[in-house]
Amino acid sequence: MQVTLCCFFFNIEDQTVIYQHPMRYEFSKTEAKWQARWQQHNTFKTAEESGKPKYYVLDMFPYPSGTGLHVGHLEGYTASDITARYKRSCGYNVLHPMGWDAFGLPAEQFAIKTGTHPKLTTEENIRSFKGTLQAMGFSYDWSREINTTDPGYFKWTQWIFLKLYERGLAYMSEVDVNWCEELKTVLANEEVEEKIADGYTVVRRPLRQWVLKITAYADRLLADLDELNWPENVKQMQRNWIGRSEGVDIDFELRCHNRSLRVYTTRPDTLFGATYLVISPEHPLAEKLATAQQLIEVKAYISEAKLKTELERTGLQKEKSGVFTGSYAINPATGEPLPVWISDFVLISYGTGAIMSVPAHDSRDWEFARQYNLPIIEVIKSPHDVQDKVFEGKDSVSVNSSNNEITLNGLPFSEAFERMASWLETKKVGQRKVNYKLRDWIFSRQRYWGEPIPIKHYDDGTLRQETALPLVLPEVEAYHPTSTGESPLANIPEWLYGRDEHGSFRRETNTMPQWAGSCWYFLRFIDPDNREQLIDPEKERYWMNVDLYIGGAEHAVLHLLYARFWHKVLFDLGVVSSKEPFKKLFNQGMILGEDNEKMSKSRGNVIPADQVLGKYGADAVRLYEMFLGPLEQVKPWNTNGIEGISRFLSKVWRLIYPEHEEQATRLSEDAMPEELQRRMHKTIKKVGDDTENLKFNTAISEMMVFVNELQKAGSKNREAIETLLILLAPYAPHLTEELWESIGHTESISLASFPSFDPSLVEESILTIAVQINGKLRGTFLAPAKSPKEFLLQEAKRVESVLKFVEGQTILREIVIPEKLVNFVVK
RNA sequence: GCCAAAGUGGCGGAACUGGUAGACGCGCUGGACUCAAAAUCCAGUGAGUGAAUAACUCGUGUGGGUUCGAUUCCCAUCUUUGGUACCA
Repeated sequence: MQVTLCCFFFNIEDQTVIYQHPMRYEFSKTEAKWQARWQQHNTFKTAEESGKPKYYVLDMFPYPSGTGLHVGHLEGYTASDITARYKRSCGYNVLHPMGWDAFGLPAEQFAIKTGTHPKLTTEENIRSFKGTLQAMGFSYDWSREINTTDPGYFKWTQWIFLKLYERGLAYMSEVDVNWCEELKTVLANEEVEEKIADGYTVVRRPLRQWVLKITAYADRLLADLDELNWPENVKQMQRNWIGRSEGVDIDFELRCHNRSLRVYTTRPDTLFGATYLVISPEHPLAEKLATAQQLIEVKAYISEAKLKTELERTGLQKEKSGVFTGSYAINPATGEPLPVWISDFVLISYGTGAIMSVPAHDSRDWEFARQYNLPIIEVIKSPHDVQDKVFEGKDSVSVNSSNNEITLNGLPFSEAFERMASWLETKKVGQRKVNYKLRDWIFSRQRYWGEPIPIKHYDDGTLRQETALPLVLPEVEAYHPTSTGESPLANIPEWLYGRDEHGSFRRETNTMPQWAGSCWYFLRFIDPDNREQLIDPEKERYWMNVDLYIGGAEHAVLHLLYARFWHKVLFDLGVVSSKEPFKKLFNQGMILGEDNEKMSKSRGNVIPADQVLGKYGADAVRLYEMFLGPLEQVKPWNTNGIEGISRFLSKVWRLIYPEHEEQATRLSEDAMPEELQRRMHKTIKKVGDDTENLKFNTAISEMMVFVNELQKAGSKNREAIETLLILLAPYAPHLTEELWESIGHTESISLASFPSFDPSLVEESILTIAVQINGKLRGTFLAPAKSPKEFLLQEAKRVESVLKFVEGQTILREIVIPEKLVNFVVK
C-alpha cells in the first residue's frame, strides 16, 4: 500500500531489473477507477420510489473554510458513510447527502481584506472540500448537494423567517447586545465565550435587533428531549441551558413608598429567613429607592456597573460589591423591615431583577451578608452554625418559621414550599412562577455575507414583508461594515430604498446569523430542487426523521437547539410531520494531533486530509480513523498506526493476488472445514453487531482476526473470501470493489447483501474451561459445549496442575459455571 | 464551585448480564528469505523472582468493602477531559 506504483528495483552494478511485481495493490489507480465508476453509474443515487424501508444518515454539514479538511473532520463522515453503505447492504433505501453551510464570517473577513467576493472564495473552498470528500470515496448522493448561499436555498430560509414573523416569533427590540468590536457585529449569547477565547473583544451595547422568541418553545424544547435517542450529556446540557426552575414571585411592600417590589425565589420555604433584598443596578427602581442620604453613592454604583463588561460582572469576579439604597421593604411573613440593597450580582435579565436574600441558606447571600454585616437567620435545620458556614441542603426541615397564620416548622422542603406558596397566594402577595434561563435568540447580524432579512421599513414606521423571495444580496464595492454599526448593505442606496403601493421604504440591512441555514437543511436534502415548496409533504413523511445524525459535540446546545426550535415551528405550521428532527444523535470524539493536543494551525500539529490520502489512500485512512478507538472518544492520531492498517489491506489483497503471482488466484468452491466455517459465522455476527452499534474499532479487529485465520490456513475458499469482502466493503470500498471484480463479479459490491449468520455455528463446540482454586486460576481443560455440571466438576478434578492444590485440603465449596469455569474453595 | 464522562502494558485500545485481564494494531526483540535492503513470513513481548518454553508472586489511578470470584457492583479519595458558571 505504499505509494510505489510499480516496484522496479535496479541492481546498480549491472543495471538490470531484477524484480518486478505488477500485482501489488495500487491504491491510487484503483480508488480513482472506482470513484469514476460510481459516479458514471450513479451507484449511490437515492431512489425516489422504493418499497424498501428508509434510512436517513446525516453528517453535520461543514462550513467550507479556506484551510481545508484535516483528518479530524473525516472521522464523523467516515462513520456515517460506513453506516450508509452497511444499511444499503442490509436492504434499506438510504439517504446520505452532503452540502455546504457556506454563509459565514471567514469568507467575509477575507473579502474585507482582499476585495474578493465571498461567493468566489466560497466556491473555491467548496471545490476543495468536495474534492477531498470524493477522494475518500464517500457514497453521498451528490445530486442532492445543497448550499445555504444559493438563492434557491435561502429563499426558503427567508420564507421560514417570515413565517416566524407572522406568528409573532420574530420581533424587533432595542436590546443590550454582545457587540464584537473587531467583527463589527452582534453575537448570540451562545457565541460570546467562543469568540472571546479566539481573542475578540465583546462589549455590551444597546442596538435595535431582530430577536426570535425561542423562549415561547422552552417547555416543549425541554419536554421533548426525553424521547430522543441522544447522548445523555447532550440532553443534560440542553436541559441546563434551558434552565427551567419552579418558584414563586413575591411582592414585598416598600416602606415609605406606595408600591411593592417583586422578587423571584425558588425557596419560598426560607422566607422567614430573608433578612434583606437585593436589586440589580439596572432595575427601574434602583435610583428611586435611594434615599437622599444614599443617592450619591447609589448613582455612583449604578454608573460604575454600567461600565463593567459582561466578563467583569460575571466570570472571574468573586468579591461581591453593593450599596444600600436607604429604603426598607416589609417581609410578608415576619412583618420585619428588610433593607434594600443594590448589587451587580443580581442579573436584570433573569426573574424580576430582584431577589430576597436568605444568607443562612444561600452561599451568595451568605457571602454578601458577611461582607456588609447583615443578619443571618437559620430557618432550615442545619448541621452546623449558619453564622460560620452556609447550609444549602434541601434534605432538612424548616425551623424558626412561623407567625400567627402559618407555620412551616418541621416540614421538609417540598411541603414547606407548597404551604408557603399557597399562603402567599391567598394573601395575594405571591404567585407561583416558572422561570427559564433560556433567553430569546438575537438573530440579526450587521454583515454582508448572510441571508438578508426580508422586511421593509416604511416611512410611517410600519413593517411589511418582502413579497418576492428570494431577496438576494446586491453586489457591493467594499465589504466594510458602516461606522454606524449597520451592515455594508446600508451603503447601497439602489438596493436599500424602494417604493411600492404602500409608500416608500427602506430595506432591513441586517442579515441572518450563520445558524439560520443549518436550522432546516436536513429537510431540503429530501427535496432539494422543489421550486414550489420548502419540501414536498409526502417526501417529508417518507424520509423524516433523520435516523442517525453524526457530528461534533461542540454543537450540543447551539445548532441542535436552534434546529429543534425551527423544526417545532415548522411542525406547528404543518410543514413537517414530526416534532423532533433528529431521532438519534451521535457525537464523534475529537482527533488530537500526534502530540496529544487539539489540532490547530498555531500548534502546527494539523494532519491535512489530502496529505494522508495521498500517502496511504482512502481505504487505509477510512479504516485507520475507525480503528483508532471508540468513535465517541477523544483520541490522538498516530501516523505509525496507519501502517498496520495498510498491512492489513495488503493481506486481504494477497488472499486473491498472492505474492509472485500476476493473476488472481483460483478460488476453491469446496465446502469449508468446520473450524473455518465457525470462524466465519462468528465474524459475520460480530461485524454486523458492531457496525450496527457504531463500534467500528472492534468490527475491524474482528475482520483482522478472520483474515489472519484465512491467511494462516492458506484458504482460498470462495464463500469465506466473498463473505470477508462484503463485510469489509463499507469500510474499504475501493479495495473490495476491485477484488470483487477480479474474482468474477460484474456488479458493484455495494449491491451485494450483507450475509447472515447461522446461530448454531457462532457458538464454539469445544470450550476451554478454567479451573480456579479459591478464585485463582490454576489450570484449564477442554470440554464440549453444553457439558453438564457433573462432568465439568469431574474433569476439573483431573486437571494435573490443579491436583497439588487440592491434595491434603478439604474442598468446602464447588462452584460450576457452565461453559465458563469451575472454582474450588479449599482449606 | 456545580454537573457529566473517563483512568487498563512502552503506545492506541479489547473484555458479553460479576467468571481465564491485556483481543486487534503499533512499537520492540530474535529468526527465515536476500550479496544487502525493502517487502513478506515465523516466534516472542504486562511486571517481578527463576537457567527455564517449570513454578510462583504482583498487576486494570489510590484506599477500603461486598462476593467462591471484581477492570465490572458499593463507599471514600486523587487525577484528567468536556460542559457550566453569581439564573436566586
